[in-house]
Amino acid sequence: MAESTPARERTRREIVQQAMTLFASNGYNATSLQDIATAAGCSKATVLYHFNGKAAVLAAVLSPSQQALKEVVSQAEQLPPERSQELAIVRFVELAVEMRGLIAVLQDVLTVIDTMPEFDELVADGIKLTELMAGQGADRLELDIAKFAVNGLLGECRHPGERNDAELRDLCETALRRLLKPAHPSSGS
Amino acid sequence: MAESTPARERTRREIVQQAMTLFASNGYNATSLQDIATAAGCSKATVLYHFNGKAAVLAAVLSPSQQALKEVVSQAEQLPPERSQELAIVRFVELAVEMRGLIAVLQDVLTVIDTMPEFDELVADGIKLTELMAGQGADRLELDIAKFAVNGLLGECRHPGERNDAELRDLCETALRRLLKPAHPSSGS
DNA sequence: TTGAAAACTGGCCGATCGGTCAGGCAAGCT
DNA sequence: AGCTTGCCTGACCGATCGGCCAGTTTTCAA
Repeated sequence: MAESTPARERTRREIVQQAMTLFASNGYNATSLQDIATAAGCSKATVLYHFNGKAAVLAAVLSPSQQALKEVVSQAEQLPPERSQELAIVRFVELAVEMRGLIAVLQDVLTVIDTMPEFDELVADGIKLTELMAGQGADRLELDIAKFAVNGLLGECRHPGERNDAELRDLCETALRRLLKPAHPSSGS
Repeated sequence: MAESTPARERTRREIVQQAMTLFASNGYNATSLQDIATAAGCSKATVLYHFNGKAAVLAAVLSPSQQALKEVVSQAEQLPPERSQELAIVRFVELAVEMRGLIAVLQDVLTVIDTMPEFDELVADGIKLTELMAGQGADRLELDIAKFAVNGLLGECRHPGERNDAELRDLCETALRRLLKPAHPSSGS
């Protein structure tokens, strides 16, 4: 058992890993610190020793997705409008499919997420991405259609049926392209 | 205060009314029996005297929507395929907009709804409606697109922004018609 | 080897939950 | 007046939650 990683990181990683699984299958509110501790093979006090409260565990679980979303938005914002929309669609579908287990978690805490300032940035990036997907010259209707599309996408990833990653990606892309109008692809060139 | 209704019905109605409001704004799990009792102006024991547990309160709150959905499905099933799809779309949008406050409640209990046999019929009708909206000859892709559409619709009604009923209805119908393929409208006639 | 820092834990706390129970209270029948 | 019936309530229960703390075990550099 010659673990190269220090015990600190080893335990933290295990806690986050098990918490992610439990959150994904049972939801955030329905998962207790004791559940996480048992799954991680430690005591509840250990979880609270490493993380400053249950919300901190959630933040650690969501951190990678948060980073990934931020990067997608950042990349799309540095592109011309037509290409930013295309990139937003493809990358967002990719991201949602990859992180689909965590989407139920997000929706589970959506009503209380305003009280957790750790996730302000996540919410803001989600809104930005919706606007990017709607295209630049989008009016209110197209913006709301984009919101509709995001909701459908999240819901689909939450109950993915028996599709694998690739099939789910194709399905979501098909739906998004039916919903979203291209942002004037031929007007300028 | 000569109420024609007996005290029994009067109190039951008040409890259901207040529970509906609280469920809609805070969710089912986050609403305690004490919250309902306080809002209804009675004690928690009174709520449990009239309803056999918290789930029974939920069932009473959801009952009208359950009936309405059942009727929509029943009507649509007695129509020829092309017309049944059209009716399913229009009536479902109408229903979802009208009952939008309760949609958050549904999504809140979706993960636990399987353990509540009171709602088996509701779930079954929801699936039927999805199939009707997809159209009769729908393959797996179109069926999943229909699921996607329902998810988008529910999500949109959950966070309706500042739209009124008519605007929300138009928005949802527009989105649904972009997503769903007409079920061979001109092949037979 | 040793001693201090880090990692970890059992046990406890206050709060809140859904639910139960014995009894109070007003209304109507006899 | 007495009595039954239905409506309602305060007090209580067991379970569970997130969180805290004193103390024990492990780790590791000196």
